[in-house]
Amino acid sequence: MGQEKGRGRGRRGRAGRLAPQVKEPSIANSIPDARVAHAMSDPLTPLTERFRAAIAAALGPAAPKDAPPDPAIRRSDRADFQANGAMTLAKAVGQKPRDLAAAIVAALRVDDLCAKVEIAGPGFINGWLRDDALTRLLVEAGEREEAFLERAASPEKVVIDYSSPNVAKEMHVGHLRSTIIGDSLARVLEARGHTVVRQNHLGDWGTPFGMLIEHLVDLGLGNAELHIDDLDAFYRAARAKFDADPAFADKSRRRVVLLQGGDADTLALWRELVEQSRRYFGEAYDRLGVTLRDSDVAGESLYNPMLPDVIAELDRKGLLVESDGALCVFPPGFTSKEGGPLPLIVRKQDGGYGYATTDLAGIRYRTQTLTARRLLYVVGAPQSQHLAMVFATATLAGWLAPPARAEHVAFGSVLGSDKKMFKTRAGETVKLLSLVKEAEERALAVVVEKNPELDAETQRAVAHSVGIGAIKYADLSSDRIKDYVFDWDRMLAFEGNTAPYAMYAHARIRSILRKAGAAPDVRALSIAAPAEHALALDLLAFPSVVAEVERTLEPHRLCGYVFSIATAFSNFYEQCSVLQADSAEQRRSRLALCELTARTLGRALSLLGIEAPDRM
RNA sequence: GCGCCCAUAGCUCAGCUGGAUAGAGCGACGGCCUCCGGAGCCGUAGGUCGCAAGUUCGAAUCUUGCUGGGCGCGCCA
Repeated sequence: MGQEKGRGRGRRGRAGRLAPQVKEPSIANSIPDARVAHAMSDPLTPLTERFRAAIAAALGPAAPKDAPPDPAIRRSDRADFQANGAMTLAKAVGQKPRDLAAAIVAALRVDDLCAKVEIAGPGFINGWLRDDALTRLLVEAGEREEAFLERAASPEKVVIDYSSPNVAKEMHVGHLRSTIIGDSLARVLEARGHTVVRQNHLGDWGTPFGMLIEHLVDLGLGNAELHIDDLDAFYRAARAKFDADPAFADKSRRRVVLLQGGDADTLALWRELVEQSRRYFGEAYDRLGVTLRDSDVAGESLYNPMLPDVIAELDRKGLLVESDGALCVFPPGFTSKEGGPLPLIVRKQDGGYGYATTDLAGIRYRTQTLTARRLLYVVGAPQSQHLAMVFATATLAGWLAPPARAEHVAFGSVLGSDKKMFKTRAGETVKLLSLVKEAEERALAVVVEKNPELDAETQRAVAHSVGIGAIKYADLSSDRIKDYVFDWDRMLAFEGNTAPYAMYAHARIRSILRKAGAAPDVRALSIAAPAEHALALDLLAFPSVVAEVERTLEPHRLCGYVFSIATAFSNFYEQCSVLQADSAEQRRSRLALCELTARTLGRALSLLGIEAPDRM
């Protein structure tokens, strides 16, 4: 049974409870593909090309041959965009920055895109886009089927390992983080055209099952109605008996042997346990609006039959070393407490296998059987060293070789407002469903107060969307590597960078569109007012932001984007009347802008796994 | 002992891989309802970006060394 260091955490389960460790495992972890996202609708993309050409013309023969100079075009708060490349470039070619900037501007051909370009400070090039250029780009993007979303240049098969709860144990906030982050990344990568294979690495195998099965036997073997309503209670009861009753502990150990030996009765009980849990998790995923399905479960038991062969292959490759009776791999670059090499134990003294072997089998399965190119592990930061060692070993074994690569999508712990691990007042882990229930109840109270005219059913539906959205957004909106403080009041405050704020902006736009009557026509768009200009600029950045999330695997960038659009719209809303516009043309144009904003906002939220109701 | 992560306004967080005056929300203070949803908008106050060096035209961002907090380091997962 093991001592489990007093916590009895499951493999992945432990992940979320502890604090951050490593952002970047050392081996087989680099991302070789290009850093620059090419987004068609983003005006910064054509501008980069124009600036490249201008730089080449300005430098003439002095231009560097091999690497095309980067104009370093960024968004700016003092212009629509700014190009900083001239200053670094001037240094490289020995010119004065301002002179070079002037030469670049002189050679620049951007009349169709820019209203104005000027040089500022030591050599910044500031630019402002033409309203008609923004209009054209927006209309083009808006007329496409998937407005604003663009596929990756070379789609690949990606495996995402996330959620990973343990059978007969309640999911806690750590699992919730993995589930929410992983699900958002799955949506983003799919939207980019990749083939995403979700893998829910269920903790459905191992020594704890001896005591769980024995406990099940005690509760009612042969009873057709096996209810595990409270998973944690079930686990705790089994655990308590195991600790207190030596006879039970003995039976449990024998049961493990039976399980591993394939005893039919034992396997039947095991399946019962697993089925109960899968059903429960499935319900939780449905309620959360998570895309994981039962067919995505690839639990530890899946790999169990592969483990002997994994060992045999490691042996054939000369990677195995016997140490204190255990079989180990010593990947280079890892040192132990004593300063010696650090082992990855792939077979224990007693001949059993641990999670390292299972993870190795998982990599082999994912690259060879599933033929995945990119392997993502949405697992808590404390496991970074373990994963780094597993990746290193898999690389040595040849199971992880370019172009395939693995990345640890690490995340920090969930903390309470006291900055300690998030727990209930009683000191217990917070149960997922009670969390969801509370979110919905709190949301419902607000909906009832703010919108009493909605019928009860709609109120409940909205409260569901808002409550779940609030939980997800709070989790996703800060950098995942950092610990995250769970705070109901802030989460459901509905102000600032929160899901309800964004959802509210969306609902308000839909309300306008409803009142307008006729269906909006994006071709009627004509950007004119400053607030329209700013909103248009934001909308066009969508594909670049999504590509950035694809690259960095950081959904909080998408949240930041959602917030900026919602803010830009609120600004537009205050300054530009839509339904009472000055002219019919202006009204149609603004309705088009509303439509594009609602679509983009809704789509961005959907990539976060958050619903955007039409009214709330 | 070795290694990894984190440190930005009173609080919770951004800061787009080195750009100009470090931005939001909450909280505080002050404005905006004859007008498309006030779950909104505008403004004021609030900072030695943990400390110290270094790299350079330019550093919250890169390097090194410290300090503080967290985590990991052989048969649990």
